[in-house]
Amino acid sequence: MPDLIEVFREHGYEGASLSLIGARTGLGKGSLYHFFPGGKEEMAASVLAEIDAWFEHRVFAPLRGDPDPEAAIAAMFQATDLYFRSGARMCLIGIFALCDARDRFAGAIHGYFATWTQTLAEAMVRSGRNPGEARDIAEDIVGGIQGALVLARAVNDPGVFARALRRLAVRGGGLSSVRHRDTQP
Amino acid sequence: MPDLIEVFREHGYEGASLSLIGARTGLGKGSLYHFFPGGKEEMAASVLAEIDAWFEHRVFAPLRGDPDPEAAIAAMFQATDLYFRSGARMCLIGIFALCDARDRFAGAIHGYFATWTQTLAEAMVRSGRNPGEARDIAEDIVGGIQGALVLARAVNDPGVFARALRRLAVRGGGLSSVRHRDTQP
DNA sequence: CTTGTTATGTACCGATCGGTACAAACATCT
DNA sequence: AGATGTTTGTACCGATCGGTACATAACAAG
Repeated sequence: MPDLIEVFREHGYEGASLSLIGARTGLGKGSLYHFFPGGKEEMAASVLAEIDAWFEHRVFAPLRGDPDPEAAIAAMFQATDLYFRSGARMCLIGIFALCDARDRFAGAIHGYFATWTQTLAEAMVRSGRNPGEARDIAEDIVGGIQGALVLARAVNDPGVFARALRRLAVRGGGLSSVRHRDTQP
Repeated sequence: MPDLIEVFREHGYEGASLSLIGARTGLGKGSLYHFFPGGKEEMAASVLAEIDAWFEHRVFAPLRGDPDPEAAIAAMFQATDLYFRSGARMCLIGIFALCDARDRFAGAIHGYFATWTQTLAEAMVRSGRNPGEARDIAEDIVGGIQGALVLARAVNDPGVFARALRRLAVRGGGLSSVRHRDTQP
């Protein structure tokens, strides 16, 4: 249901009315409630699960499992840029976090951001940083991505996101494996 | 109308129903529409104007006018920490930017973030940085503040905001005048 | 074709939305 | 006191909200 995700992403939880969802997906209420007997809340939950699965597969798992942590971090920045369409796409979970659904989906929201920050910090520890510094940088990066998305949207300039991502990648060491700098003496 | 601001801050534009506003402010519809004939939209606009005035007075003007740019930047971080209650308070304009009111108040939202970024960058230029670097750092700081607010709310830990603000202050040189480091040889 | 299951459109429900109308209450001033 | 102007409460409006009921349409299996 990519359409379903996009409706929630563009209008938030409260703003995504059933009529909007129906118009966007081409499904009537009958179909909608056939696939999601739990109504709007189940639709949003399924969307959140889908997003979580994407990040789990493309970001979190590599950060945890890749034997080369720096490569995994570089891949994370690439995946992030791709997912958010270089700043043209908003973060649905961030939207849910501050707007309308923060209580309803508190668990999923917390899990998403906590997992991201933690797996990133752990990857940094594995690549040689001390734990305290790693947590700081991880928070800086995950928060920086969210803030760049907000800023890019607010001033209507995706370039803000691109620049932020580049800065954050340098800071996280994720560009080193791309630039092949550290491998040179 | 501090209550009015808080209702919008906690529920967003769409979420702040007239019944919620009435309950929070203690005013009935009669009074509400007496003071704001333009209805909800005028209420939100007045709230945005109030916030803009606060930042203009406490942040933007000092950044522009203070003969000591580094002191102004340090004061900015202090004011920011105070305004957002060390991460316990959300940024209403950020909420409006991504959730429900981004089109309706696009001008005010854009102005807020653009002014903040620009005046901060200019202060940095005045304190000796080159313009390109100044813009980068300014975007980093303003975006970082927004992101830290999102993250702090999402994981329900105001400490995230405190740590982020400290990092950003160091990065922006705003702590130098506090620590009295640069004045020593 | 018949049958059983899955999918869909439509009509409806009570609740709430933002907004309007207006008369009673209140204050203010001569 | 009386007259004037400002604040309030309340009843109401049409529209839309999320959700339910149910009859029908589409379809696969036999």
